[in-house]
Amino acid sequence: MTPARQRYDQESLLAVAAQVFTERGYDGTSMEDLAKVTGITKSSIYHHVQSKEELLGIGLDRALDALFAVFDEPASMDGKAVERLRHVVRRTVEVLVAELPYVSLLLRVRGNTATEQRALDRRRTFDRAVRALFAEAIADGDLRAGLDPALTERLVFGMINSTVEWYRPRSEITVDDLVGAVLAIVDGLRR
Amino acid sequence: MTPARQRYDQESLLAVAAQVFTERGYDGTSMEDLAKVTGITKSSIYHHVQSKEELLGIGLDRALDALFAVFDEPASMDGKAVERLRHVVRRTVEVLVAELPYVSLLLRVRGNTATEQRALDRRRTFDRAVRALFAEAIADGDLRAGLDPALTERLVFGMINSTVEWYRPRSEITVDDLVGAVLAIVDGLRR
DNA sequence: GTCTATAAATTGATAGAC
DNA sequence: GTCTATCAATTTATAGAC
Repeated sequence: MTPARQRYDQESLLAVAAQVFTERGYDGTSMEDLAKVTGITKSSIYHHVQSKEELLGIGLDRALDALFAVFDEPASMDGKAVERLRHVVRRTVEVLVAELPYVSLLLRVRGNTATEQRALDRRRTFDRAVRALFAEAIADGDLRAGLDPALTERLVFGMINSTVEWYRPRSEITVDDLVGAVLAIVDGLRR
Repeated sequence: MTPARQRYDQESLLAVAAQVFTERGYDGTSMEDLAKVTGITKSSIYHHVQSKEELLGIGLDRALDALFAVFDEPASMDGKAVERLRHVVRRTVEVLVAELPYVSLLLRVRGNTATEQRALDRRRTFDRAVRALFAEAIADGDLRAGLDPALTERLVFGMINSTVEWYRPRSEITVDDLVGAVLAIVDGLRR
């Protein structure tokens, strides 16, 4: 029995595309590259998506939806700001790992097209919400006084986001190790 | 008197190219894009460089040379590891800002070509040197016990590197503000 | 859902004049 | 140092058959 050749739907195609886009960059990946990796032809790919840019757009939305969902969790809404912040940090790291290819894609987007611009806008909205949490936690006196909320948010989430560059699930480093290391640094900011 | 049109040499061309490569990505920038931005033709650009990839290579070397030079500074070689580490952190941030377009370029490279691979190799060498400093500072008992040197190095320098995404000189945030905020986080790791 | 064939535009790069 | 003209290869995308 010859092994049945992989057949794709939009979902499975997207999974491969996000991975390749992340490895070589979106602009550095041609539809021909994608055809080689998937083992189907360019034409077949166009059966599943209208354009290369649509493939990107779907991937970006997936990452953004997962990130925004963190704010809808109960622990993001109740309690002291510093605890809500710790929860958002923890869950952001977990979402980043769970949706690694899509979040990687998001973090590499430059705004070259309308699709990319839209994603950047949504991402800025997310950043603003996190920044408000930092501001509140500092105002509560639970983080060191004198910290700049905007600057601190950028550094802490820049740190978190940078993990897409090297972290891979099923390495010796578990997600909990990663969350722990990030929270250790955040907790260094407590008064 | 009509204003004399800009004339380029390799240096001034590189400055523009690094900027545009950073904004749109290397693969997302065509020679035609570069021609439009510089106001000269593609042919004229090829008078200054042999290829688009050479333009990238020169920019990457500029960033890497500046970063490695930090380790040759006296303060990187004398004293306790934790103090040498703080100096490398401070100076890396300063170099990053001083050579912002070139360092941005470096941090976006994916390894798609031999030129990019070479740059990634040099960058890994830099990371290893920093990691050794973290390990030494932890062994000295000057950073919290239990910190993983490799993980901590990745997070802290991921944080530093992420600043290329948003920091711009001559904003209200001075380089010293930025260095201060980064060192505040690093100092949160001291025992 | 996948294929072959092909179009239309863009891309990196060169030749040779001023 | 810059230009016009041009090329060969690649790129995104479509038409139509199986």
